Amino acid sequence: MSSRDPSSGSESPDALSSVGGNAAPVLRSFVERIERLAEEKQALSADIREIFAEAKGNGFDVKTLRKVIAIRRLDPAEHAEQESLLELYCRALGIDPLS
Amino acid sequence: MSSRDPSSGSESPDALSSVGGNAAPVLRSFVERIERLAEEKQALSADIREIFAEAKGNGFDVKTLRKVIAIRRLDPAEHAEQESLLELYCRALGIDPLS
Amino acid sequence: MSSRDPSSGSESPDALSSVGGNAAPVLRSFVERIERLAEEKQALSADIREIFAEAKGNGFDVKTLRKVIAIRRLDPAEHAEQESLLELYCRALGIDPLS
Amino acid sequence: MSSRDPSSGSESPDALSSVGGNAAPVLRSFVERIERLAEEKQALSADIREIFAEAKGNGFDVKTLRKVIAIRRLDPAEHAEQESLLELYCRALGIDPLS
DNA sequence: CCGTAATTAACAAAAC
DNA sequence: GTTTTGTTAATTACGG
Repeated sequence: MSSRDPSSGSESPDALSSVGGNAAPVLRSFVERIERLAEEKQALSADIREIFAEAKGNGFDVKTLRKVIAIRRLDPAEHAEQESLLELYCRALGIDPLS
Repeated sequence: MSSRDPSSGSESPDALSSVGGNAAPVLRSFVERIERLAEEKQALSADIREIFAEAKGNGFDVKTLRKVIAIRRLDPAEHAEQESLLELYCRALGIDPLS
Repeated sequence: MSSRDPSSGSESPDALSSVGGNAAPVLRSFVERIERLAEEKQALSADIREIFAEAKGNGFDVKTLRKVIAIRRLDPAEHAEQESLLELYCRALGIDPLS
Repeated sequence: MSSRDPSSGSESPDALSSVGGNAAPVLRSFVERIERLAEEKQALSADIREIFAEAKGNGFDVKTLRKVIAIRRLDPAEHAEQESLLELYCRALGIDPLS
């Protein structure tokens, strides 16, 4: 059982106190660190959405774009020949991949 | 169908043609920008997981930690509404919501 | 390595040999029995989803519904413990658990 | 907003009452139907586990067995030539698939 | 604004 | 017991 689980400790008058100090600041620190990173994550999501919107504005199909990216992500050979899938889709769209 | 589909015509002045008529580099750029941000997002997810693990190592209960963070994310009114709805359902079923 | 690997010997009286020495039908039988049950399981999942949808159509909040069911599944002591831990964390962070 | 959401309705003195009656029995019915199906689902999971155990007792490797089943499930051609994968694994195990 | 569909996170089960 | 994997639920994003 965890040492911070109040059901297992009874030597302290405050269940959020660990040996040598109050656990509340520690808890607060963990929570805030996580919240900070979560915010950054959301910001990145917003950025990504923005780029999809921009691509859409440039005439690309967002759904297809997502598929291309998903396939590239899953392709086991992506590190060997990372360009090939994009070229494939360029050809499928009638775009010269060499241009 | 995407407007970049060459079957829909290529003489139009719209997004079908980028400067110089080469859409592939534009597509490639969008894909790479998105992939870059997606990588950063994944890295943040990993960081968050790490912090939860660290908190667990410090004796905190991860599941409860997630709950508190979720409560903080919600605005108080919304949380109160959810709570009261839960109590309502519990009463309808004859459950003590505090068990 | 599986004991059905023929490289481990075939003259033994153990599970390697079924009646008549034909393991393939036995394997096939296991696979098919499992697949059959797995299908039934999926069907039940679909049924459950359907009921949630029906409840939603009757004005119930699905998320809350899931919560009540989860509470009923837990034994009361365990639920009470989770609740008190949550309150503890909330107090440490200066949150009113009832918002 | 849902008609059973207490925040949207004010014509009833009891938020769990819908037009023409008390909603509690309806709620209870939904909950019980779901719980019933969930129980059946768990029972099936137990059955499946049992069969894996039985297969193991017959000398089959459970992990490999799971893989065979997973692949069969994902195989898009499974309806056309459902037997082929099993035969493949029989051969890999040195078992005559025609026996 | 709502319902649907895709992604992502939480949970449960299994392997080590 | 812990770590990983597979399944299931919740969130989020897109289209109507």
